[in-house]
Amino acid sequence: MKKAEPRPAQKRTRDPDSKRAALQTAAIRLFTDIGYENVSIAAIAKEAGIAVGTVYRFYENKLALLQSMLEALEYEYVEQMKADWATPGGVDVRLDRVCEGLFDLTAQRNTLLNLMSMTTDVVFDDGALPGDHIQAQIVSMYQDGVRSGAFRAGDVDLYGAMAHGLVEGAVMRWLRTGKPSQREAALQLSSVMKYGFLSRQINETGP
Amino acid sequence: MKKAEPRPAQKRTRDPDSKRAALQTAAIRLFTDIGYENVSIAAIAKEAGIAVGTVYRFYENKLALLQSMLEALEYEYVEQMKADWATPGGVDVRLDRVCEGLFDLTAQRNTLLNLMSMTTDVVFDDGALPGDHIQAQIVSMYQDGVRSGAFRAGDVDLYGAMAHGLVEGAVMRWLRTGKPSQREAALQLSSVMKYGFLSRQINETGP
Amino acid sequence: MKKAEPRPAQKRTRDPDSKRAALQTAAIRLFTDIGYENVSIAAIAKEAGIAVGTVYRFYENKLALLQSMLEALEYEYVEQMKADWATPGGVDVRLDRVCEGLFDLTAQRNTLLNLMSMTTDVVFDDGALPGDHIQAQIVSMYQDGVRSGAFRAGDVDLYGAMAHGLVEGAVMRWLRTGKPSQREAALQLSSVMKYGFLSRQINETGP
Amino acid sequence: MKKAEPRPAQKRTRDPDSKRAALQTAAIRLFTDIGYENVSIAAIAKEAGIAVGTVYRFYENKLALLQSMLEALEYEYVEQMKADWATPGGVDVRLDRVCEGLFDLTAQRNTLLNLMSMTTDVVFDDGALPGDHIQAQIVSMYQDGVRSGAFRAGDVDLYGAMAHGLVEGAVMRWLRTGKPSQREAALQLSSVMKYGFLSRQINETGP
DNA sequence: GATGAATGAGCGTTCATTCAT
DNA sequence: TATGAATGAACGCTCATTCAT
Repeated sequence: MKKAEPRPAQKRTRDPDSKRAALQTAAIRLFTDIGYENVSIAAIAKEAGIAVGTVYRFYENKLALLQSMLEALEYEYVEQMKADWATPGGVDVRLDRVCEGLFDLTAQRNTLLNLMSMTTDVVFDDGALPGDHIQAQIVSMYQDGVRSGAFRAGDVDLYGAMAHGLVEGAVMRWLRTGKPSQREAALQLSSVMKYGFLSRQINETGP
Repeated sequence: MKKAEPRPAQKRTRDPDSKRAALQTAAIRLFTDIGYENVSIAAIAKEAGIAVGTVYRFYENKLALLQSMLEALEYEYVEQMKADWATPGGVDVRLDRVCEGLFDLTAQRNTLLNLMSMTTDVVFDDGALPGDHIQAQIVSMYQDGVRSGAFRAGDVDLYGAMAHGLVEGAVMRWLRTGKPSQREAALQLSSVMKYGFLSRQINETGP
Repeated sequence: MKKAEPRPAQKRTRDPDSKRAALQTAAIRLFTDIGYENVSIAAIAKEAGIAVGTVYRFYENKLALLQSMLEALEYEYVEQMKADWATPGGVDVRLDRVCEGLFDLTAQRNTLLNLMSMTTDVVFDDGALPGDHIQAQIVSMYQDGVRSGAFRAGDVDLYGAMAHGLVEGAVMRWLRTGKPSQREAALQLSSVMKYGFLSRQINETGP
Repeated sequence: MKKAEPRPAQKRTRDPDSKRAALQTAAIRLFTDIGYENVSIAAIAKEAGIAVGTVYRFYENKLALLQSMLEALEYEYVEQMKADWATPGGVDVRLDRVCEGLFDLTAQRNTLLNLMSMTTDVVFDDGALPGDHIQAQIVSMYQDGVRSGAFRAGDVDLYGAMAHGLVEGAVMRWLRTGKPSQREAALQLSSVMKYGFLSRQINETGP
């Protein structure tokens, strides 16, 4: 029987940021593809090309890894929405842009927006649940619209939740089927949102 | 032989239907509360007051248990929607009724509608995924509305997905906060759905 | 939900002996086909057309069932050997008959003789292990042969064990392949046994 | 989340080869003593002084562990037989050596040769069943003997099976009782094999 | 006597986490 | 700092056995 081989020297140290990035990419891909519970730390580490133990240099545990992914993802969405909403133009034009931005980001990330609703355990450090910040941004946009008279007033939380669901439904659908085209899907989403929250009364506009 | 140890006596037999019901109640509650992956068969059995092995008299395995719960739940929603949509009256009145029915059922079942979107693994025996039948019913209602001229034509799959998301968002929100009142929440949902899918063009009604 | 149905009347009582026989047939077939550990009491009961609980009327537990099967099987083999060995004729003729009898019985029972060596747990009520009685019978025949001068004297236990192994090897082989014909296989076994244990010295007969 | 409880620290790392060896020793001992089905992975791990999970570092599953044990064991026997058969001298001398080698190895390994016939489920990677390679080696030796005129021609498969059974019977017997002495038992086995398969006819040598 | 639903200890296996190297 | 072998609690599931009916 052979004696224990001398330990191989550790791999040449790479840039920690590149490791973190590889880790994020691997994690987001695996979580998205097969779901949090079906992904093992070993699988993530392998996919990222690092050792299992190294994962724990970056994240305290598996849940923290998911939390971080979701937080980053949500941050991106929110920033995108803010940027698009801050462009010049009327409410309807800016809403179109926001919707297009959502689809763009989803296409880039190839990520289910609703990964956010797939776990019951994540709470962000500020106490928010996944999706809450997106919803808050929707609410904020809605309130802008109400202030300008474009949208009718309503229960902001409920309206936010509905709008959030609308977005999620549209994006997931498109992600699964790719139909209609990205731009068309974005415009249909935008259109339904506009109709859904505009000022006129149902009895004024009914058939 | 290790496995041949004497086994303890069985408990006094209860009505088998009460066991199945207790099992369903326990399962749906635990799945809803802490999520499928965090629920152990042992926990379900304990909550239901039966033995672990007994669970397997009723369901082949854990996933089949979830599948059955989801299938029953979705069936109830679809039947409710069909019944409400078949009542007399105009599209808008019937849509109100459908929305109220959705909230009623959710209130009775105290169940997250979106338990349906919480697992990637369930496929019903007819090949449908959880939520598909609800979405199909929404599509069917939408097509009725298009035929009667009440709704404008659009991509039925996408519209169905958006409407589904809208409903899910509204119901989940209400379930978490209880606000606004059940009836009010239902009417706001209905209102947004009607606005969102009505015939008029955005440029006719815009601000 | 339905209330518990009234218990169906028990099946018309069958002759207990027919149940016992069905149980034996089912057990021996399943044990032989897929091995003791892979057979469940439920499977035996189903195959025998009786209820699980009824198995325990006849046998105290699963191991006792196996023990009983092995004991009956071994008894049959021993009785067959005794009968064949008691026929008129010289040692070599009677040995032929014994071997043919072994193959006949195996063919009838379609049973692996070596089921006997497949468990470590069975001990017969007289303290014997499975196979011991067959080996004892072989030893007895061998001693007859030694007394008559046909076989040379040797360690009876060791010779018995070797002869037993020889038989088992031959029978298992034939059971698996069916070749050569049953009669031919029996005669070859007999021939090897005769050669193996006859009086002459190796140096007298060597090449 | 239930599964994310803190884990206790690892024990001080030992030489991995010593773990594998301890695992092999523990497994072979327990399998031999109480039979494959009665041995739990936990028991093997405990006996080997390692954790349950560590077993799975070395073997994919329990059956693979058994398979590996059997394959290694059989390989040793076959190599021993080949080596002894390749020594100089006549058939009878070399057969003596082979038999002595079999007993030597068994004494060293303290292992039931017939562990090989104790499970129905193992199939080696080359498609062979346990025992097949030993039998093939016996057949090969037998054919050598036939070619040289020392053994009479016969059905090689059947003769191989019988010889295999003979060996198994002799070795098992000796292992259980230790009588007669190792050397004596080997010579008696060899003697019976020689008699059993030598060229002379029964009617030439009968009493 | 016969039934089969109920029981729960025990199994094989997984994998998040730790820490000696 | 990086590694990955080691850990063991926890899981889903099985099935010999019991006993109310």
